Amino acid sequence: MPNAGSPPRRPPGRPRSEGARRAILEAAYALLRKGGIASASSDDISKAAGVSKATLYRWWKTKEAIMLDAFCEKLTPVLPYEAKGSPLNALRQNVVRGADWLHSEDGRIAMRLICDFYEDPKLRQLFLEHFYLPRRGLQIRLVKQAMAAGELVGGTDPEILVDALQGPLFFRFLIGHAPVDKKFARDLVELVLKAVTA
Amino acid sequence: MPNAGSPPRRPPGRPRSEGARRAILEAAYALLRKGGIASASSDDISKAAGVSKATLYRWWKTKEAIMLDAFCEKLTPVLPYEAKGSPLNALRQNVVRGADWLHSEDGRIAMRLICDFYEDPKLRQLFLEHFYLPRRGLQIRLVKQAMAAGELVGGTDPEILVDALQGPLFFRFLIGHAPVDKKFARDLVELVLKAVTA
Amino acid sequence: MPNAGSPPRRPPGRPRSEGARRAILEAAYALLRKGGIASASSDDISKAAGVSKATLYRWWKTKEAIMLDAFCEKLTPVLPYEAKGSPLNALRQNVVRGADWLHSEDGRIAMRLICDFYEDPKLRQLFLEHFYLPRRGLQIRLVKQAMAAGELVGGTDPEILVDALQGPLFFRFLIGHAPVDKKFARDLVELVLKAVTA
Amino acid sequence: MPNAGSPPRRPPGRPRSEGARRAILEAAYALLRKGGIASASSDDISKAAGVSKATLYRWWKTKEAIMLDAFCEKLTPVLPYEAKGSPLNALRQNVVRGADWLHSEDGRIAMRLICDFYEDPKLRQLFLEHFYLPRRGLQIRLVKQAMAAGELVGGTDPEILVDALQGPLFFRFLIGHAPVDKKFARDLVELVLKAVTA
DNA sequence: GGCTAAGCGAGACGGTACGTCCCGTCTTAGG
DNA sequence: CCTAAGACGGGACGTACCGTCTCGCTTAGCC
Repeated sequence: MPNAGSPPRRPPGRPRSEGARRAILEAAYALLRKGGIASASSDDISKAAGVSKATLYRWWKTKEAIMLDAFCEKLTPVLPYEAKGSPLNALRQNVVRGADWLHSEDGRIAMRLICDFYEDPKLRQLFLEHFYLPRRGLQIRLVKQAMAAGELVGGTDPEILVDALQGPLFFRFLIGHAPVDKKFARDLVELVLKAVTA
Repeated sequence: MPNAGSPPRRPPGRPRSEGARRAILEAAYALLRKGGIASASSDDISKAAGVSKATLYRWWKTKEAIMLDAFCEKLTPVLPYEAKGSPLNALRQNVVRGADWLHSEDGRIAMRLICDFYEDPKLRQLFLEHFYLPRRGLQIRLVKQAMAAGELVGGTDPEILVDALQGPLFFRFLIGHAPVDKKFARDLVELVLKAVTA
Repeated sequence: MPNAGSPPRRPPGRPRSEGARRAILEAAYALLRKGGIASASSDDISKAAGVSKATLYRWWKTKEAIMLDAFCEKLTPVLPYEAKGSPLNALRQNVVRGADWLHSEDGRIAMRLICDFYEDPKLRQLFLEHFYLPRRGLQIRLVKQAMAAGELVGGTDPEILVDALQGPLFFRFLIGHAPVDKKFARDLVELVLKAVTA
Repeated sequence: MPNAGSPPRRPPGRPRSEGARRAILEAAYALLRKGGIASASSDDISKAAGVSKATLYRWWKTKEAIMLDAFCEKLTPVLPYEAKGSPLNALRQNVVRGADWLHSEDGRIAMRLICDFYEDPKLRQLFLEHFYLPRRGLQIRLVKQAMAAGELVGGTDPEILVDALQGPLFFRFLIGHAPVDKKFARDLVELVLKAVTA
């Protein structure tokens, strides 16, 4: 029974250059921060990365896909949220910090990506999987912990609660009808939590 | 004191063609429905409208501005919300209908515009003024009526309440992590209103 | 009877820029002389001419077509060949000078164009009409004059005679098996004319 | 003292694959016939031959060199021209057949190669050595035989005579101003030979 | 009626980015 | 040392779109 488990067999041919991959994502991310998705052309990326344009399109379908990848690669990994105090407090903090994050460079870029992918289900899905869902998972967990700790009334749907806490921040930020500041975040948390605490 | 009261003085030169204006907005809106803002080029619009491209740019600064105008022109006017029952019920209905509207063609277009205007404060502002703020005003009014009727506890900030009700729908729709259906809308309303009713 | 002769009516729209046309041909010719057809990219031409690449391709189908046009435009017009002495002498001179011309810059370019157009019947035809045929016409005329003057025996087909005089130069130049110098030209003329003189 | 006189020493390492060589030339020739030198990319050749591109460039410097080699390999060897009758007749026949050959597939390819090698002295030289010169040698020999047989007047330079007979066919074929048919070939031969026969 | 002023259709223009193509080289693993 | 596979840098290609411009024509009010 030779070659049974056939371990990760290297494909034939010259292997993909890890250096090129990283240089591309590095360059793309730098350009992303500097001027956004639209202001960086594919030539710019290839030049900045010291890479042929063909190499770009060999591995990514569009410029946008590169940008998404670059963004995801660069993000700080999702850490099991550490906050002092109770799970409920952690949740509160998480929301308030979310308001800040939206104004950070990464926050702005993330929003830009969401907007850019509005018409592109594939990239939207990727964004979801690689960026949003892991972070949302954290929040869901916090909610569940708070429920388990008896800080939230039972029977609350975590999904809805998380959306209720997060959505309004996002909404204000994108529409722009009112500021997304700490006060708003705190007031919102207060309002919503009133509904799910005793 | 000549020309004092002389009311709306017609400017010299050939007057602007109302036909061209309408044809442009009509064509732009049709293209907007068909394929979105990006898939329609300015040439497409001018051709579809039977109008010179110069005429487009004489009256609008960018393609996007045309699209926004076309969208606003076509929208049903904001009517003083008529709903059966109490103001609170009207608010409930309004939110649930909002979830439907997001999936309508106009809803999708509106979202597209918001995304397209992410980096353009001017158009974003225009969109706000001509589209969102009037509709938001309605909701604010409903909240105030409900408060006046004693259906909501006093001291509630209508702005936050409206965002809490609307934001999550918008959020889900754009991120796409979960459906924006009637059930979600109703559950959300239930949750949020629990916080602001006795 | 209005609009009867309908003289050269200017077409609607912005007229083609003569300046751009000339700048393009000028630049193309310069590049042609400098490095040949292959070494000049369409970007090079457009940059050197201070013209958009779109303008290039609006008027010419391919880079090669531009080059051909540039070459034809630049050539000295075909003058009624003035040579001292008899028509036969003029013919002799014409052939000998042809050997020199082949080595000139224009000669080399012409040969390059012929080679480049080998697979392109359209451009080949254009080259024929705009470049070769007019010049060949001159030679044909010389032959006829010589015949009329009794310097060549009657019944000679001018077409064949011209090919017999010109072809071998061209042949040697392109194949490169032997030099195309004055001596060869003179010897060839001597040989061929022996057949058509008494 | 090992390896002393043992001359034809097989080099170390895996020997060159004859199969690959033949497959490449075979494939190249097929592509040459089908679409010419330009329409076949090096990838095409390697794919068609089932061979790695590296193998191509290990043995040939450029795509054109492969094509030339493929062409030469496929050509019928140069046979000591067998024709009925006198050497002069053989020469006549040779020219007339040359006109036909130009229109054959091999003829067209040969012309294509000449054009492609216009700017490449090295390949031009190779083409000369491997293709043209051997065939020209035959014609030179025929001329000399005819002279020896007294069919041509003495003192005729065979080089010039051959060019005079061949060049015009080539000329017409490449420029395309007139057909290269049997009649032309025969008329040309008649004309030229008139000069070198008594 | 002629004059001035501006809008209009047509479409060419400069500029910029796109994604594809091909060449000849390089990097693996395997024969 | 050769080969297959195929990624790589470089660079040209021709297309698409944007927003501007240049024409000649039209439509008005004013003299």
